[in-house]
Amino acid sequence: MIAAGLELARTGGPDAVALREATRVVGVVPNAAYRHFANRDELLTEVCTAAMNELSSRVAAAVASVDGEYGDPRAARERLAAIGTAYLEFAHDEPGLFATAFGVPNLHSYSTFPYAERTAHDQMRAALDELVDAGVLDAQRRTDIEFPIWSTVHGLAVLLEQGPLRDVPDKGRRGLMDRILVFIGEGLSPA
Amino acid sequence: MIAAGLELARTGGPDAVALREATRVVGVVPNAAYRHFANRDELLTEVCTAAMNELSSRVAAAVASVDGEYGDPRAARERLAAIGTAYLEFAHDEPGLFATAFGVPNLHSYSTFPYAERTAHDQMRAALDELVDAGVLDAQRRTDIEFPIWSTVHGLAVLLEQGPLRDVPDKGRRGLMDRILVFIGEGLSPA
DNA sequence: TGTACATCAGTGAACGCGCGTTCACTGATGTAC
DNA sequence: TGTACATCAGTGAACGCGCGTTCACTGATGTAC
Repeated sequence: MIAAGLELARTGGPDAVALREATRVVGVVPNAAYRHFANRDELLTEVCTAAMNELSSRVAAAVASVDGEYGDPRAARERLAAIGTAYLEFAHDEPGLFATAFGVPNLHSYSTFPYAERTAHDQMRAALDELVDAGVLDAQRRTDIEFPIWSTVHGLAVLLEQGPLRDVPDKGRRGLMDRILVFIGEGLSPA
Repeated sequence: MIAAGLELARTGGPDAVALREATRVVGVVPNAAYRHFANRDELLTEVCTAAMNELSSRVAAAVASVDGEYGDPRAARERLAAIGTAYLEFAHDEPGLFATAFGVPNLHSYSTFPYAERTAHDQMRAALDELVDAGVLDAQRRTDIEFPIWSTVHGLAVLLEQGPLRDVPDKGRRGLMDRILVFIGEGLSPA
């Protein structure tokens, strides 16, 4: 049922997650859904969490794919970049899921929610801690720096996939992604 | 009619812009709308443009309110900060309009659209050009730097108003806004 | 100045759609004695 | 081993809703002669 909702979200974003349509996909009569969810919002909330988890696991995979042991400066930088890249690629490959993960039912408060995976945001924090340990990032600059960085990555994702930059061709997209990663890199350790 | 749509968007975001409801607000029978718009999407497109213009004019007002002549380094920095602040405040004061301005009908391509005002993005570019003229920002660093900066501001706006940070209290919000402005400032002229 | 006519915003009634949700129900499964 | 019973996923039918959109129409306004 949640899987069915996730497929709807994949195709059409959060608005496409209709209770009736989900039961249709599962091959069951509409009201049967009420055995498992109190109402439509409850389903949407679960689908939203699932979408978030999918983003998280993509980001985790990207981090894991970077070689080099903990604390190695170059590896640490690469891991942060990998997170940003994975985030942006997820937004591009799965615009529906991305929109669903973030364009939320007003009910569900993110902070208190139990996610199966470590959030993309959690992983970013870890990468930044590593950069401090690696001596790349000054401990004082570290404070709350995850927010500007997250904002930059998230903002570009939104602008490129749903916003005013949505029509820029693939080449330009890659250029913008590189540009913001450079900007973030400069923000870590000023030349 | 567009004004009515704008009010609906203000309250409930783009999804709330229903043709029927707009005619109801205007005090006219539903199909009368088709005298003025080919269909619902056309109305939504116009409302979206109007919302974008509202953002633009708020940003313009913020820029205009900063004293100091063109090229003065301090004034130039303040103008850029004013743009970011106005952008974030608009997103907070008018979440519905903000969502409508950016969460668009897939039809309307932003680039080719005639806006009444200079876009927030345009104004940011101008502010950055001024920073170069003021000697604050290195001409080489200037290249495409509007995109990371725009992304950072836009990203925080989205995360704070619709995303996972939506529940942070007012105090924290201001803290985050300051934090990203500092980050952007550092990105302009590394210490 | 007066009449014929085009323009066009708005009317009234109706269509089909998909949605969320409620009701009383069936029928298989597993457990208790 | 066999019977009585609770559990519970799924059924069938129906509700009311607001939506976008189409149709043939009216009636006021302004223009041409």
